[in-house]
Amino acid sequence: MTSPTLHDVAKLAGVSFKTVSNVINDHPHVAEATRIKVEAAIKQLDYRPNRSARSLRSGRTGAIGLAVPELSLSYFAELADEVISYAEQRDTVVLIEQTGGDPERELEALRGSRRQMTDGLLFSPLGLGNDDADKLDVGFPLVLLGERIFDGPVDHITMENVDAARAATDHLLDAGCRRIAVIGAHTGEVIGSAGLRLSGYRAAIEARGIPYDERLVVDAGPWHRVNGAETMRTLLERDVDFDAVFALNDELALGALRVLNERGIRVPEQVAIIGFDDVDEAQYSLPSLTTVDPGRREIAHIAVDVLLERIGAGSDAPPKREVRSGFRIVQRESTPAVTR
Amino acid sequence: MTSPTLHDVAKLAGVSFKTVSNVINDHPHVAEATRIKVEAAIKQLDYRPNRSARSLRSGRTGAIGLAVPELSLSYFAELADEVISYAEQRDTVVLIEQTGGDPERELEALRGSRRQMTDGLLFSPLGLGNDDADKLDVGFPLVLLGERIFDGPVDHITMENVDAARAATDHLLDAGCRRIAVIGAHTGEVIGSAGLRLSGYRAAIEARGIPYDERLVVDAGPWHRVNGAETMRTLLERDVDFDAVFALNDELALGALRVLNERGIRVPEQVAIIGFDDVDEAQYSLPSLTTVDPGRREIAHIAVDVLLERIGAGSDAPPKREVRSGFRIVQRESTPAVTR
DNA sequence: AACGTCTATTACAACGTTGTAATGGATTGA
DNA sequence: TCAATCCATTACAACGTTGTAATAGACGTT
Repeated sequence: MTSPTLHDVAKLAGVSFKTVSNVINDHPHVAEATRIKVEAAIKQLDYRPNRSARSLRSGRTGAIGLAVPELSLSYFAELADEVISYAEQRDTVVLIEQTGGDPERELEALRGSRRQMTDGLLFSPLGLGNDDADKLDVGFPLVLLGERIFDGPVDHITMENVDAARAATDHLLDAGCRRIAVIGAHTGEVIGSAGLRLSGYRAAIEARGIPYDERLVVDAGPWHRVNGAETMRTLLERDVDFDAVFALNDELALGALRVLNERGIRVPEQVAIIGFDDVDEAQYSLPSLTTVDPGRREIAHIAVDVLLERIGAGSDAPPKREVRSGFRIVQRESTPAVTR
Repeated sequence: MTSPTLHDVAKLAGVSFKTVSNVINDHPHVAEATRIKVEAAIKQLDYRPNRSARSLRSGRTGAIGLAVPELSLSYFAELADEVISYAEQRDTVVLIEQTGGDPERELEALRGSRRQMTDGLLFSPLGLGNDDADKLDVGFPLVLLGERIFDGPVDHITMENVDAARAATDHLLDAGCRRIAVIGAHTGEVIGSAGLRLSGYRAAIEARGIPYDERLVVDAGPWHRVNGAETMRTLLERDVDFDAVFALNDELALGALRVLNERGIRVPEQVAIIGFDDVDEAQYSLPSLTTVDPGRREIAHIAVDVLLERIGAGSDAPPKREVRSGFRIVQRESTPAVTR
């Protein structure tokens, strides 16, 4: 019942166990005849090297961590999907941790005992912010994702949030919208997805001579659908005129869309709406949702590549990297076809 | 830079390294004074036992696998969320594998080298079926989820699919619907979610003297939103009268809902629709979706408990278990309030 | 005072692997 | 023919931990 070891294979092949090890590790000096004999024995016993022993000897686990707020959020589920699939191609397993966006649990992800089981971590914080940048100076390979921390001492993969938000806003402006509301802001935040995207919005409207009107900007807590709905209700109660909504992510947009539908407000004729993230669901809402594709797959692949590169590098570490993925606007039904 | 070991702690505390090990493992005979000294040293060095060494020695990894079709499907993302969260409470990490529902990759999940890294597997097959039941006779703790395989030699956690589908259909019947279409069938399938749910449907209508009409039953491939939409279009083209739709899962229902909306068919007035799974999104569609809550959290907790119990049991294994979670109908807007 | 009993600690081996050093045999050249 | 060289294989140690067996000391009993 117990798994075969190098010794079992060696006995069957009639060589020393170290020779079997040499065959497995493509050691330069192995006679062809020996190699064939050993490989036959390996196959016969269905031998697989014991990973714990390998890890103990080499100090590598072959696993990486992925710490995200929660998988129930489509963005992170889809990101995890991409990370797992790509990591598999690179012979790496992924250990997912959910932090709930709680700063304490995010710190725990950095320090906790789970770090013993991985060679490095892909970390997407939500509770921690730029003030916590120094806490990222950990003793293991770490790649930071997202927009919460920019001044960290580690590799960072993100997207051009400001430019993308500006492009999203321009998309609405090009369609003729002039009073564009924003839902999902986090007042006072400068960096972070909310802060960056809001500043992209502001840059876009001001470039066209439209003044920033804070009555059009509504805060929301977590970016869940339910808050999108709530925020849209708040906006409608403010009794301020608007002809478009820029939702800072798709979940908010989908929640808002539901309220607009409920109230009989036609989208995009009366109010256009654009989201951000291009989650799978954006294709299937009614109307389908125009949104920003942040290059999720590209981010996942780059993140895994950078992390594995750093793990492989050991002490002669390359300098810190800052990578931004591309983005594109995905035009669907929730905004008018561009007229300009 | 390298992590401290038992020897480092021992040197600092002035005892042998084995005494430190004894302290850590709550060995019965450790003098109070020694324990205090050692614990101080552990704290001072921030010592954590090396998991690879522990695994090598004990044969346990402290990790379990979770093999699902894909995380992009909300049901599985939400299941993974629950499994990870609960496993964490039980000091276990989860290693997710995506099979894509492909039989080959599902077999690979059972046999592959990743099994070396886990003490057991939670397995939710989609491509394999009852004919493959014998393939589940693997040499490690395995807990089967879902409705694809019932005759396997392993613990199985599932829900009362037939009863739940019957209840869902009754819910529509109670609301006065009489011509109830089904989307997402897999013709010829007997067990499997599709087969079981369809038979629950059939039992419900026939119990009320309504004959089974195969023109009302539409096959779909994978249960994605896009197939829900496609299937609904097919149904509408068949030019057969219907006043309700039982979608065999929520994704199908949401896709179908979109088509009904597009065509201007009012839900639930003209056509009622009920789904299955109670994914998060079901609350936020327009109209919100009546559905069957399959007790996902309960399934996740039971599955982890049963798997860990079996891992702990070793050779004196308990008999195979078959557990069914409870379900309930969640009434929302896509079906009329029950009138009967 | 000698003995056995119990407690606290230590010594040793083993888990399965890989790196380094040593060994033995074949091949080459003078 | 003998040394020098090269190739293939083997012996040994080590990674950090825990189980088992051995040891040393404290204490009570006779």
